[in-house]
Amino acid sequence: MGKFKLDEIDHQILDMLIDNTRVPFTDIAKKLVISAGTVHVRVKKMEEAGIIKGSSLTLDYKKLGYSFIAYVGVFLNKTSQTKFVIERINEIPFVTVAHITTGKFNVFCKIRARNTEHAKDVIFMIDDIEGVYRTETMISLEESINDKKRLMHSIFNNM
Amino acid sequence: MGKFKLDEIDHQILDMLIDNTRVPFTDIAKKLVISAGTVHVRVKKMEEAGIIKGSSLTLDYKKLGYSFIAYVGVFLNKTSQTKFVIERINEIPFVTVAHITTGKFNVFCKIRARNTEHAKDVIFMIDDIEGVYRTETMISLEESINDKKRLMHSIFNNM
DNA sequence: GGTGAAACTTCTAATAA
DNA sequence: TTATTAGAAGTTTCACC
Repeated sequence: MGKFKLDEIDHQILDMLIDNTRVPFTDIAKKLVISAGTVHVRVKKMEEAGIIKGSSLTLDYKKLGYSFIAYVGVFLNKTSQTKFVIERINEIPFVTVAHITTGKFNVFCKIRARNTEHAKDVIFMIDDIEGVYRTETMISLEESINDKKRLMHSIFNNM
Repeated sequence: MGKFKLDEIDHQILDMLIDNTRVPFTDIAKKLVISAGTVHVRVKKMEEAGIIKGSSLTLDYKKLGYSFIAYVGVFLNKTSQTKFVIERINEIPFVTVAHITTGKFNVFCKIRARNTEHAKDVIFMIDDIEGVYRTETMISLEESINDKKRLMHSIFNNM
């Protein structure tokens, strides 16, 4: 899983698709002054290489009634139980991502819930998992997501 | 920014698009036994309502040479500086998301870097921001991302 | 609200360079 | 590797339910 070499054309294709996956290949072709067929072939190659893992919709969870975000640090009784606990945690749909971490916590996860009441339920679900000693919660008062394009540009420029 | 009422058809459309935004509307139409025109109109409405905020590619950052993930908790000298610090943090492209939080830290962010050496640079950039007292880093040894579909199903079933 | 069909646009694979 | 091409496929609009 090392680096993969993409050229300038690939970068530009990704740049146009990264925040709108439905941009027509013909538009990309026009902008890059290449043919739509070439765009097609290149995207396919990046998919086959696994660089492009997929595409996904960005939903407004606030508008869906899920405005509560928190991070939950998990302390375990024994580190050997980590795999088991991670699996149990991932069964909770309101956990969006979980990490095995160094430092204070053994496991660290992000949750999304309707409100504090609902978050309490989710945190209790985590607390109830066998092997969990205790948890520590940090509530997000405001989230600001950084533009994917900026990270991508930095990656391509390797700065 | 309250709840928005989506019916069963909308749920199913989102369900088909959530992890593959390029599924043809004709395919969705076939599966739901409605016309492609209806799918089109419904997607457009959800976009206009802001439920669908956009679409994005999922890239394999490991394959791009960026396999290092960490969370950085930030302590400030004064809470009043939070806005300023968040803005500065968001200027760093390797910070993927930043939060204002309750609990231990004033600000909490996730970073993605090439390796420990590079992560050190990123963390020092955060440390150097005016108003930052100190930081605390948790390195992710393993990340497991939960399927968006599962959260969506739970939202729709309001369980 | 939804449909179905027409007009238009885009995709995709084969061929050729 | 890339461009061209042409038929297949998808999107979008609209008159009509």
